[in-house]
Amino acid sequence: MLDLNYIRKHSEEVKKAAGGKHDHADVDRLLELDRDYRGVTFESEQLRKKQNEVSKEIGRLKKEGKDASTLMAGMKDVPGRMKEYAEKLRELEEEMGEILMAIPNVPAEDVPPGEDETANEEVRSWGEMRKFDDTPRPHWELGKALDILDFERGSKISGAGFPLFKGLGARLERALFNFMLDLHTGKHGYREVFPPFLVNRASMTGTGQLPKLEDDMYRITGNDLFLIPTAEVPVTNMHRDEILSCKELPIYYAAYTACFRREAGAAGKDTRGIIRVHQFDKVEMVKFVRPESSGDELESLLENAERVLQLLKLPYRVSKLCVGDLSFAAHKCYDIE
RNA sequence: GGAGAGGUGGCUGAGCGGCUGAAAGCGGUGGGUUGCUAACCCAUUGAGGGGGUUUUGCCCCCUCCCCGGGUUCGAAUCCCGGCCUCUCCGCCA
Repeated sequence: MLDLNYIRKHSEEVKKAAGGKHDHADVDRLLELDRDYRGVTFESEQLRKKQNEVSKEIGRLKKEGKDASTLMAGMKDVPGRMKEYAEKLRELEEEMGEILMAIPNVPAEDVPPGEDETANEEVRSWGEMRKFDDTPRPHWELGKALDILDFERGSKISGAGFPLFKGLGARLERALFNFMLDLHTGKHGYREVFPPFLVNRASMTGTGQLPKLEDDMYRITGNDLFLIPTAEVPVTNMHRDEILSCKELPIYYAAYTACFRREAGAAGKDTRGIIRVHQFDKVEMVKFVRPESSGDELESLLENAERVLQLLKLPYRVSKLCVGDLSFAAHKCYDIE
């Protein structure tokens, strides 16, 4: 969520970023509500001031043993009026909150324009795609043949999209996230954290998954907890509502977690095998940095991630997502595939 | 799940209807003293928001003692609900 103060100062760019794509992101309405809010705040504070003064006077009279009943009678209706102001402010706040949460982040200047992934910009590529003489078999067939991937039993235990790794498959999975964590903590300066896999509503809202993506989450009823769709959620929320001193920065975290996604409505597209599943393992990297260095920090984080693929000798290409492909909260985003 | 204790400024901790934005100590900052260090002495030191202004300095106001309600002219203080922490008991694939 963008800071209201930032929106006040940069309303034009925010409007441009919100343009069209997000129906509820009415920046003009927000600024209008903001003006009302400040007006009502001022009025209610004037009343509060009077209340404080008179109350003090009553206290003084009483201590001197004098009669304060006239003053007290005159204040009888003040609590009610304060409540009306509070109610009005709450209404304004609520509507402002809804608009604020619908306003997307402003893309960085170098984010390419464009509607969808076809406008993404390839930045670089690494390695050579391996050539095969015959048609290679897909991983789900290989996995089954080697008995290291068992989709049938995964489905029996949980349902489609919950792969079961067995033997060397399980070991490979474990080896991969171990390898990534060891690399990032040992060579790249990240601190390892192992966060909860279930988080509360405030955390999900803090990283922008809610309210938008509620239907894509696994939710625990009764406790109002959510299974994390990515370690980004618990790790970023470590410092929610905290003010970090710039002396402490930068902070680098790396975390392995299982990730859970309902992938609601995704059936039919890239759904075979382990490409798109409800539960998967991921090592996430999160940085808390000073704003002026954030561009460089993103580049070095990208390099750290690429290093994983280089050491595994997996060819890849890096592309910069265009405006239309950028996620709601993102300022700038790279894709490695 | 049951019983108890508790959540106050950067930290420890007092206050338990008006004199409290909050004692005291620690820490921080500035200064003093002292061969150095330590110690000591003096001063100063919370945050957010709104308004004003002779606009970088200053003035005024409001809010904040876990969160949300309530009682009251007035709440850190009393009442209700929630969240969290600690101790004991129970349960535990």
